[in-house]
Amino acid sequence: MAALPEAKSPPAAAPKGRGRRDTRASGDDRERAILETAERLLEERPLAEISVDDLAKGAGISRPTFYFYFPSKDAVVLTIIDRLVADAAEGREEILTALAESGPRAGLRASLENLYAAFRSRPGVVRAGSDLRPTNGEARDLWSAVMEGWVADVTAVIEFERSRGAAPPGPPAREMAISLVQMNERAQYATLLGEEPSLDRDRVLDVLIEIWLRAIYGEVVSD
Amino acid sequence: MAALPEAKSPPAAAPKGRGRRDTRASGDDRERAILETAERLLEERPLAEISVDDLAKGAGISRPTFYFYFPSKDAVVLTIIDRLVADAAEGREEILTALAESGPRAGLRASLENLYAAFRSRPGVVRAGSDLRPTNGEARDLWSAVMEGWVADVTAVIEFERSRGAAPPGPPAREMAISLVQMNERAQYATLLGEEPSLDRDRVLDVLIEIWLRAIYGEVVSD
DNA sequence: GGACTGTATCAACACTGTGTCGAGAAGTTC
DNA sequence: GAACTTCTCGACACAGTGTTGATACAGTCC
Repeated sequence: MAALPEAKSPPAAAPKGRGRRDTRASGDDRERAILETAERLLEERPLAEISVDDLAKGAGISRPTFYFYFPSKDAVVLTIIDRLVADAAEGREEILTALAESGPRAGLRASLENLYAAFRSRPGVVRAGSDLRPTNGEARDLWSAVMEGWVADVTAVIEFERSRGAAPPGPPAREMAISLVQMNERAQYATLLGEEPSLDRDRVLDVLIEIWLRAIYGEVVSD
Repeated sequence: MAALPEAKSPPAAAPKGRGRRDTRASGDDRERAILETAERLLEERPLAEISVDDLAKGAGISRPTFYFYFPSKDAVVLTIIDRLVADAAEGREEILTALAESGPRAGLRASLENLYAAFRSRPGVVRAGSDLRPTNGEARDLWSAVMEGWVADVTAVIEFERSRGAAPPGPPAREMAISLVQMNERAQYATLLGEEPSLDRDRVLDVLIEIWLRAIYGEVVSD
């Protein structure tokens, strides 16, 4: 939970044109205030019902001043999502390692449990990211990259298990991986937001894991 | 494919306040023109980039006149989606019957192939529906109902296969069904819109079906 | 043929929200 | 204390939504 001083990261290095217009002086507080306001409001109501004015007011500044710190509402949300994604990646368990150490079921559970922990704590942000994807190319690209990372991991797992004879042949590993990762994305999202129909919070992982195991190993995996 | 005179359906019965403000005279053409314009534009660009004015102009009327026919842009899209969903449901194969007649793999394939045919022909409309869900409760409810229908079908299949000993026990059938249906929704959507990563159009069903079979039957189903 | 009624149409308006411009205040540096 | 950079906001221009009120244009009905 505590921040690990892991990799290169000068307090905040906005990738592109996001965040502030460069500089690095005092108004850091304002920038933080905007981000905090956004996070708070997003847990209250959907992105579409939050205006730039709300963010500005919440941060104690005027609307034009908001634009000094961020080029748009989307940019604020993207910054938040960047961080959430980084959080999720941070404590990441090597899935292959976990499998080897604890066996398929427990290993998978550990990896996924860990992965979704970050998202579970900020449903509003997750929803905002999802809401953004249709209209915002940058959001789409970011999520694509995240998915691609997971797919690559899972592909490796499937190929490894097949190569050592633990899993039977079948459709190309990458294709299976894509489908399974997509299932997880959709199911977790539905559960997180309480869609109807969706699985209960404490059941999702059990069910998803059971499907993964059967899909990957081609049999009912006992314990 | 051809329209079956199946259930109760007076030409078009707008459920709630959607569509025209009642009446049933001539301006039917205008209403149709609006719907056609919307369908056309949706295949060109996303919903967010289509204004009420675009729809009005496309139908050869002024913006205020548009509001005589529909209460909002969303209402137009919802009407279109209603019809698409009805189309998809129309030629619907009884999945249980298909399984019994052609066996698990071929039966599943026939059912799903048939189900997704309608969607595949109008990706723009599908995307619009998806874009609408975050902001529009009615769209959410409509899609919930559709999903619920599929889940119920699949639950019945799984329970039947278990009861006759063809499928092993496992997580509650409904929970499996929800996850599998969610996987299909997500995967088909990603493929339809060419997301990255996603499966190729001609591979998606093969892979999904393989996962379904392994998940339901707990083994690699031969043929 | 004139009064009555419901359908259909649109110019003009009121409103909400976005993003920009330009004039300055406030702080730092030499 | 002049010059520079950072920061702030009132006032504007714009795009889009949804509403109002006047008006035309049928058809009846008597």
